[in-house]
Amino acid sequence: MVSSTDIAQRIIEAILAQRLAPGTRLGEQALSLLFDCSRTQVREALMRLAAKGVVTVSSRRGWYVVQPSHDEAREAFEARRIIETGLIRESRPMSAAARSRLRQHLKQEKAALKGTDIGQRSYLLGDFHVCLAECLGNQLLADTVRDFTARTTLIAMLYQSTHDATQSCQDHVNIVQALEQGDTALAERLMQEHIGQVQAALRLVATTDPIAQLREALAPLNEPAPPDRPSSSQPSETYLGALL
Amino acid sequence: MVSSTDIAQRIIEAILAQRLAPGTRLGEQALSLLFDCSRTQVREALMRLAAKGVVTVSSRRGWYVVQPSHDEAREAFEARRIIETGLIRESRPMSAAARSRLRQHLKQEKAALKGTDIGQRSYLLGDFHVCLAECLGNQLLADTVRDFTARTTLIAMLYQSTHDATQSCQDHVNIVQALEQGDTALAERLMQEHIGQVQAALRLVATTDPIAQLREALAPLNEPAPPDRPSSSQPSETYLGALL
DNA sequence: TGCGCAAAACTTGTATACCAGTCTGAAATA
DNA sequence: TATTTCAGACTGGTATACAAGTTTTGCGCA
Repeated sequence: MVSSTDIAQRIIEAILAQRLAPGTRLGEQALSLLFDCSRTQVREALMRLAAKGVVTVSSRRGWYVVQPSHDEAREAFEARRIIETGLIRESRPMSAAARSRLRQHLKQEKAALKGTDIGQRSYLLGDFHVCLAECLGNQLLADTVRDFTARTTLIAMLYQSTHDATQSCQDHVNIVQALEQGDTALAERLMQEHIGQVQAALRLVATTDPIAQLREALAPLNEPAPPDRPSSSQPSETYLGALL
Repeated sequence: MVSSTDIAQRIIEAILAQRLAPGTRLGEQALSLLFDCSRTQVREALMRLAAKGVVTVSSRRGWYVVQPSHDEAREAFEARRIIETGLIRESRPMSAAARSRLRQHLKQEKAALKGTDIGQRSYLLGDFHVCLAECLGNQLLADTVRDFTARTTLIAMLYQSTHDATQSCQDHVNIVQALEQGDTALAERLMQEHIGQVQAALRLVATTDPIAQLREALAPLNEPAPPDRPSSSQPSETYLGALL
């Protein structure tokens, strides 16, 4: 039997793996059919996610994966910069177990880079930050980082990030290396730059045109979108299959 | 008609005002009677609060205001230090409206210090940090600070903080003054020290004795607890009246 | 063909009935 | 008297029925 926590976790994971695009409708009935449970469970999960700012509900219209505005995007990146650099700055040397866990994670990242599973790659690149926060000994902030990472992942999808996965992984390697050598100042600076670069890779089209996204999605294919994944234009109900 | 958001907000406010002690039982039926609504609304509110880490549910036993462990207390204070100093460090000069709002808030704090409403005093001292975060232009982190402030308020109750309200208010005045003069480095240092002092005022009895709290609560009255409020030993259902 | 309106289909919102554990306390027993 | 057991009251957990609103669809009409 699936519980509401399972459902919430699956949705978060799907977002981190970029299998759920911002704006995707999350119908209660669709989810209850998908997970073979009652609407009660689904609603519990969705309300929990709403409290974390991952989904929103429009009264009697439906639940939707959030579509952060430009301002919210800026705030999310600022929040992550502050929290993650702060965690590094105040960190004490990591335990052997923590170092081992991080190395293991980096190994997985590299493997995913060679592989073809874009979802797995995206998930691991985001999960690194959660993993690091946990290794730095603050579960509360690690949970916060998880929520914010989901947010920034959605932002990256929404604003069509052009950031290079290989570069991200290399950044991670450098950060862990600095931490293992006890050079927290360097690690902090690297993290600051890393998040800054991810943020800079967004295409923050400063437009108030309400159909800009549609236009971009339906444009002729002369200059195709980033090659990794299909256009994130109009998410449809079928995307829900990505949860399974 | 009261909605689940109303209920959740009221509970948060009651916690910030130290009218709900850690460990207080929040019965679904009691709350539905108190707010004159169905259990559905109450459950929604409680689940939202659970997602924020303010209450926990023990299966088929009941909902309780969280009782953070020593480790969780440390994490909460570390989290607040990181976020609030980080916000100050990355802050740009405040708008006139923001400055005015902060000054207004400080005025209220001072008034509450002269008054007799301990709840109001506690609420304002905690709300300052939320207010400041909002004025520094990051709603996302301001919301996070609100949750964490509720947590640290519970911790202060649980571990019988001896921190002086007058000192807190003076710290706030100094921080705002530094910010208004554009001296963010000073403001950051003051905030760091301020949170550190609040944390240091906790009586973190380093014991594994499971009945330590009971013993302290039932100790003879030679050395009484902080004079402001009754012992926070065994919260009872009657405390729920504090929500109204 | 294009427009406006009404009905139907569908979605979430809410209350409630019922289920399944947990706790209490009285009664039976050693 | 001390201990165990068991029934009943009470609590949260879950599903579901129905209410209230929204969107879509299809029809009539100009």
